[in-house]
Amino acid sequence: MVTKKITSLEVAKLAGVSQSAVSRVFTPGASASKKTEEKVRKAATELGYRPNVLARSLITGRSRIIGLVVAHLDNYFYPEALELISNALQKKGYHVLVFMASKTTGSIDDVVDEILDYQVDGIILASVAISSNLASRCNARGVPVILFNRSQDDDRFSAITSDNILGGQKVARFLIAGGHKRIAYIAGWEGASTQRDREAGFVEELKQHGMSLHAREVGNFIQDEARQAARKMFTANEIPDAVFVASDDMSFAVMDVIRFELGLKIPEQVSVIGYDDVPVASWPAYDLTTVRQPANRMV
Amino acid sequence: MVTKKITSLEVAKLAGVSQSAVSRVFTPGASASKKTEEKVRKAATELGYRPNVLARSLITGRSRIIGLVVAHLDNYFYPEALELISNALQKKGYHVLVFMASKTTGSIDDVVDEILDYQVDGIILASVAISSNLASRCNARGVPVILFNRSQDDDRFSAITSDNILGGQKVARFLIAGGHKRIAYIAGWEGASTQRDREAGFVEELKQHGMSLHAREVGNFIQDEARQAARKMFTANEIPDAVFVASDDMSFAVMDVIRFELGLKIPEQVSVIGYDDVPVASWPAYDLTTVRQPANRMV
DNA sequence: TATTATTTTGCATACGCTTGCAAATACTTT
DNA sequence: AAAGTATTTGCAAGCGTATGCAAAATAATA
Repeated sequence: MVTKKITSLEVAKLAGVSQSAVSRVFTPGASASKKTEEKVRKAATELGYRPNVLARSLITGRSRIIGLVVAHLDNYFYPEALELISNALQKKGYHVLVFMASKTTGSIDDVVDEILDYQVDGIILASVAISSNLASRCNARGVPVILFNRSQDDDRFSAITSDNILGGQKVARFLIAGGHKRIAYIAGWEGASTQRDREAGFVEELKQHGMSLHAREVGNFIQDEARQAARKMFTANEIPDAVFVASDDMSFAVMDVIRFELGLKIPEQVSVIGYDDVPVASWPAYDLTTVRQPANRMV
Repeated sequence: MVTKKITSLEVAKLAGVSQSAVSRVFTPGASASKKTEEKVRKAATELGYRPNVLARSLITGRSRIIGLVVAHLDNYFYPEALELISNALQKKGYHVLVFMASKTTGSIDDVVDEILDYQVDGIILASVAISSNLASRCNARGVPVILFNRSQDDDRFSAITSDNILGGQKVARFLIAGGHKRIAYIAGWEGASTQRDREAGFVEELKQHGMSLHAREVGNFIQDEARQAARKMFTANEIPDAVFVASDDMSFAVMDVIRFELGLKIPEQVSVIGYDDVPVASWPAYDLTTVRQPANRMV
């Protein structure tokens, strides 16, 4: 039932070579003669041998594992990203260890600590901030940290984001070109750089055209709060004729409120524009920089 | 810059105890006196020591890693599941290593092989089939495999699914109660047990009420194909007045076609009912058995 | 063919930790 | 206080692999 584990030693014995020979065959970039390689390979398949990644990692110090911390898997932008990231890394022989940083778990720092225990070769933080203290810990251990879809004023890690400022500007231009006069904004969580940049670009571009925000509410990237924000915004005296919502996810909630609760027509009476271009939506929105970048930067 | 790695040995030296003592402090269920534990803990925090999970795994043979193979992360049912699973496992000290089994990668078997290299403690296959050969390999290595949202006639692994037959029946009853006369079905991939069971339950229940399928198309759980299916179904002579779509994901596509391409009203002219209860939708659909089960079964 | 340059191979050690075993210490009990 | 029992502790042997080093085998050169 519980078949014995097959180690490189057993393969060596069967192939009539030393254990190191076996190791060399399975280590890319090591020298091994044609003949022994053949013998080893044969013995290996016969025994169904596969090298133990963990033991290997113990020696090399690198695990070929990338830790990924993600908070909102329910925001459909992230599964998409996860899929791309995972695929890209897989192609390079890495794998993704997923850690949830939701409300249930404590602070992010604890999670990152756990990640470090796995001797990961790198960490990707998706829309998650990290404490300075921990940052230096990672740095000290030589573990690169990259922030995905969020930047932070810390030069110890690189951040992958789309140009959110430009994105905000584009949206503004688009709405202005559409002849809208009362343009509003529903913000995401204000601590997020993505939110800040999008709003900055948006407002700046409005100003360039001699306009300003007609209304502003905060949705914190949470659907429920976005709903609240929309209700408040669209039950005011003079309602906006266009609203830019900081994420697609919130946009859905906002649209639901506008259409089904308040009975307004989109886009006849109100234009709604989102951000992220998640598959569900296909609104004109700035397109995120290819997610494939992380994989390259990682190496 | 590259600070030396902190091993248990260094902690031991600082604390003035043996290395095994340190190990024991960090191994739950090992004996250690109050006094030494205190000394060790102090030295550990001072040095910022954290045990190396990989080295531990090498000895114990268990890695506290669960491999998760998932194919369609773009079907919104899975991110949700992933989040729940990951959270549940995290609470138990396990972590999830994600492997994509998309078209890009070769066969599932290769992927599972890779997983085994990581000495995982278990494997979860989400909507993915496994070859019999590989199944026995896993079995041989004592790695439990569980199928999530898909069952297979193989008693070597347990499968977690909702009662799809019952689900299909419920949908049928619901539609019949709604007075529908021309009830159609858009199937998922026919190799999937979930699809089979849902359809079986559905058709069976229709028959109980002296009805039969008015039309049937196959969508293979793919949105594009579902769209095709819907077009075909709703441009026929006598169109259905209700359609059960085997997954929510496909339902969206079907609804788009019905409403925006064909201009029919939902639910006035046609009722559409999906399956999975993904957050985006809130149609009356059978509710999936709690995803928390895997975590428990795992142990 | 003899000599040197090159590649291959085995030996032995290390990676950071757990764990069985026996010695040492602490705590009970009469 | 002595003998006995229960805990704690250190020692040392691994877990499965990679790798520096020196010996052996092979290829290249004269």
